[in-house]
Amino acid sequence: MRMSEGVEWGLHCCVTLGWLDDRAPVSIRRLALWFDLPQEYLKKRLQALARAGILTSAPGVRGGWSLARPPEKITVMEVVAALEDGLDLFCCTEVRQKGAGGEGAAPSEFAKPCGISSVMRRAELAWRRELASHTVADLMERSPQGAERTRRNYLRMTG
Amino acid sequence: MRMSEGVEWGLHCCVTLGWLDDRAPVSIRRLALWFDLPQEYLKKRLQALARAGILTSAPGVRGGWSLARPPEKITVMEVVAALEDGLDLFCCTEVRQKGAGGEGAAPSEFAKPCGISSVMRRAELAWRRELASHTVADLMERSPQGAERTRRNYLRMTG
DNA sequence: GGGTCAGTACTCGGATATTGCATGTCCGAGTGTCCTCGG
DNA sequence: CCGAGGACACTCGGACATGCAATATCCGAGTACTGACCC
Repeated sequence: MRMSEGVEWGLHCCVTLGWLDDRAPVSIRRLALWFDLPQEYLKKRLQALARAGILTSAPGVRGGWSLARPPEKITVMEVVAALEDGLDLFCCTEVRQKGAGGEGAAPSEFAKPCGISSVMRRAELAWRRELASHTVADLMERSPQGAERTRRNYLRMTG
Repeated sequence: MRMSEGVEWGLHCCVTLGWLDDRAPVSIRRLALWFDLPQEYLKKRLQALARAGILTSAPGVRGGWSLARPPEKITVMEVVAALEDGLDLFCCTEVRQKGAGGEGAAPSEFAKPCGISSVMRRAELAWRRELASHTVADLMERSPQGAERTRRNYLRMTG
């Protein structure tokens, strides 16, 4: 179980778009060049972020991508959820009810989720809570050097 | 990103083996029948748990599987780690260093992990901590009805 | 000068490989238990 | 009655097939800006 690589890409794009806010929108070609990523696939991932209301895209020759909201209003959790289809880490298949082990049980016994499922859900909530407690703005602030370098390099790139 | 189904199987097997402690070892055939799972693949997953020192297997006609340790000494985290190859949820590929965006940076800038990686790691730690705080014994205690039904059904199965 | 029109550089969404991992199956070899049979 | 040996029911580990989701690429259509051209 590993997270999709697109999550890392998406988060870096969000942070970079935040840093380049005054220069937005940024075209997909430049973003792909920026991180040395496959352009078409990156575009697909960013489209997912647009569907989630995190990014917006502008068509046309001066078009490109920019944050749909101020970065302090975008949590890391939102980005992860948008890029992972909001799926749960753990998916209980109610194994306990199947086969010989589940025979002869009172129906009420399965009304509540099983202990395993509960523990998993608690752990997942802790994970989500942590992710939700950080925003793109937090990430931007964590690396002032990165912000500066980004602006400098982007200036050089666009001439 | 979804957890392998084998994790659910493994945990249910551990709990069931805990409940049936006095009747262990339990053969893979019975376990597979018990949960209506593919026998060969289940075996593979249990072998992984054996490698991690969580289960032991006994060969021979009265052989089968049993817990390698008392259930209060087996955390849910251990089972998950054993079945997921201990891989991290998030794997930083250092995208920030690649492409045009990373050019002209001081080497010292990349000495520390990037903010994204840090946030992910914190979240993952919260998840792990939660999983490590529960043991198989906890899970066993959560469902006294399940314990009783298991013993009853197993008795019927083995005659 | 201002309106029209084509060109350009982007976007989108859908369709289609390719890849890798989770899932699932099969087989040969090894080992402990039980049963049988001969002494 | 007891010990040797074979049958059996399990185990292990590796090899192989399948399915699906992540990754990657391509294409046709739409849209906004730019510049040229014409009235």
